[in-house]
Amino acid sequence: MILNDNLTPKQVASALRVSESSVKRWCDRGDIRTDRTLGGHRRIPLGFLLEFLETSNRRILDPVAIGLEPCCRSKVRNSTGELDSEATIARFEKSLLSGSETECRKIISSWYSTQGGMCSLADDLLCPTFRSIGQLWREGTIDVYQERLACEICQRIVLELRWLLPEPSTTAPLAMGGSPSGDQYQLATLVTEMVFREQGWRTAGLGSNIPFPSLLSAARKHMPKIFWISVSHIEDEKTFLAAYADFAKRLPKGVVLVVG
Amino acid sequence: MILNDNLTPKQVASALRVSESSVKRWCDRGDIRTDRTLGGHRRIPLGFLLEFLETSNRRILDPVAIGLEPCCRSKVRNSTGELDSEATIARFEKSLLSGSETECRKIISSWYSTQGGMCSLADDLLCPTFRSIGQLWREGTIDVYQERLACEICQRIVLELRWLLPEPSTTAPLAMGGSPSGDQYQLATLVTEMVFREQGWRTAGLGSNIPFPSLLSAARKHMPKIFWISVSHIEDEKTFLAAYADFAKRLPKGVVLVVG
DNA sequence: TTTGGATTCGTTCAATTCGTTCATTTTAAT
DNA sequence: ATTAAAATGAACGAATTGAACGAATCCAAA
Repeated sequence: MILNDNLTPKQVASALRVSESSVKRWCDRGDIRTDRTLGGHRRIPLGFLLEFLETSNRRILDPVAIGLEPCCRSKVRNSTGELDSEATIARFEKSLLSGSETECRKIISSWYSTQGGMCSLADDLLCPTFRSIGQLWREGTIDVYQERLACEICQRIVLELRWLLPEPSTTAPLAMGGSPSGDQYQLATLVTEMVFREQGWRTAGLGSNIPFPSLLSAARKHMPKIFWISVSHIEDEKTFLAAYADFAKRLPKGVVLVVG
Repeated sequence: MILNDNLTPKQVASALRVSESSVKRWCDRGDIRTDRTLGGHRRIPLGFLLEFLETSNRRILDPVAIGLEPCCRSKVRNSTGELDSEATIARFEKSLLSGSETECRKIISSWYSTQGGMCSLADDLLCPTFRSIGQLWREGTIDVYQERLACEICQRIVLELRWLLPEPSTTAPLAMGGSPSGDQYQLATLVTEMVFREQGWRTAGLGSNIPFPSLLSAARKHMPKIFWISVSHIEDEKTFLAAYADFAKRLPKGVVLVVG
C-alpha cells in the first residue's frame, strides 16, 4: 500500500520541491524523523513526513513524486494545469458510486497527505461529496446500495489512515463518543474519532445508533476528558432534544461534551 | 497454510520493502541469521527475522508478504503453551467488554495465524463470543454500548486482517453481498466477505441494513458470480421470507446465492 | 522416480545515496 | 546599504542499493 511506503530523501525532496541536501540536513537535525537502512541510507515513512509537514507548516507540492494522486484544492489557479478541488470531488463521487475502492483510496490518501489532514478531509472532501450523494439518493438517481457502498468504502479507507498517525501515548487524554439512537451514519463518528486521534488523543469510538442512556453509562464508566456526539440524522426532533438534554445534564463533571 | 515458519529472501524483501539483493547481502554478512536448505537456498525462520527487526530497529512494512499481523510486533510464541480455546475465548470476551483494542488484536491475529484462517476465526472464536455477549446483553449484565464497542473493535481488526490476504487478481471472480433490511449487524457480512477474499475472490461488501430491492439492483448491475446474504436478526419472519423469496426469484441467472 | 516450471543461487554492474565541503541565497539587524 | 548569521543547493569520491544474468535448486504433478 502507498500508505506505508518508505521514501528516500530524493523523493521527499522532489515532493517538497527542495534540494536533496536540505532534506538530508533536516533528517540529521531531527526535524524529520528518519529510519535508516543497514547501510546507512535514510528512509522516511510517509507518516513521518506528514508529521514534519505539520510542524514545519509545509506542503507537498508535487504529490506525484511520491506516488500520490495529483489533487489540489487550489481554487486560485486551475489554469496552470493543476486540478482544482471541484474536479477532484467530482472524480471522487464518481469512483464512490461505481464502487472502485482502489480509486477512492488514491484520492483520499492524496487529499489527506497534501491538504490539511483529517479536518480538511472531513470538511472539504467527504462532507460535500456525501451531501451530493445524499441528494442524488433523494432524487432517486442512485440506489440505496450505492450510498451504503460509498459509506462502507470511505469508512474502510479512513480506518486505514489510522496507521499513518502516531500511536497515542498511554498517558494521553481519552476521547470517547458515538452517534445516538436512530442515527445509522457511522462515517461521521469515525471521522470525528480520527480528528481526535490526529491530535494525539486516545480514542474509543462506540459506533452508531447507541441509545443516550448507554452513551451515558459508557461515559460514566470510562470518564473520558471529552465525549463527542455525531448527529447526522434525527428521527423525531422533540424526543431527541429531550433525550439529549437529559444526557447532557447527567454527564459527570469533568467530561466535556462536543456535538457535531 | 498461513503459518509459514521459514521465509525466503524474496518474502522478507517484500515484507521489508527492500530489494532481494539487500536481504541476501544482509544474510551473508550475518545481520540476519539464516538457515540453508541442502541445496544452499537461504531460509529465514520467523524468529530470526523478528530478531533482526529488533536489532536493526526496522518494521515490517508489508505484512501480507509473510502472513503476519500488521503493525504490532508481538512475539509469536505458541510453541510451549498450547492455546486452550475455552480460555482464549473467555479472555477475548473480557477484552472486548473492557474495550481493549490492543488486547483483542493480539488474540484475533494469533488465532487467525495459528488456527485455520478466516473460517475458524469466524466459527470458533467470533461466533461463540458474540453469542455469549448477546446473552449477557439480554440478561442486562452488560450495556448496549459494550456490545456495540465489541462489534466495532472486531470489525476494525478483521478489516486489518485484509492486508494479510493477497490482493485478488483483476480477473478473479466477483463476490458481492450484504445483510438485508432490519439487520444492523455488520460484522457478519464483513467476515463473510473476508472468507471469500481469503479464497482469492474479488469482493464488494455492501454493508448492513440494505433493502432487498436494492441488493437486487446491485446484483443486476455488477453481476457477481456469487451473492451472499448475511442474516443475524430478523424483525418479522413472514415479511422477511416473502421479500427473500422474491429476491431469490428475480436474481439474474448465473448469480449463485449464498445465505448465512 | 522423473520431469518441467518456478524460484533462488551467486555474481556483476549501473544507479542511487552517503557524508562532506563550499559557493550562493535568504534573513535580520545595524 | 552593509554586515553577519543562517539556511539552501551543488559537487565530490566512497559506499550502499537494486536489477540483471545464466546456472543451480526446489517442488508439485505426472
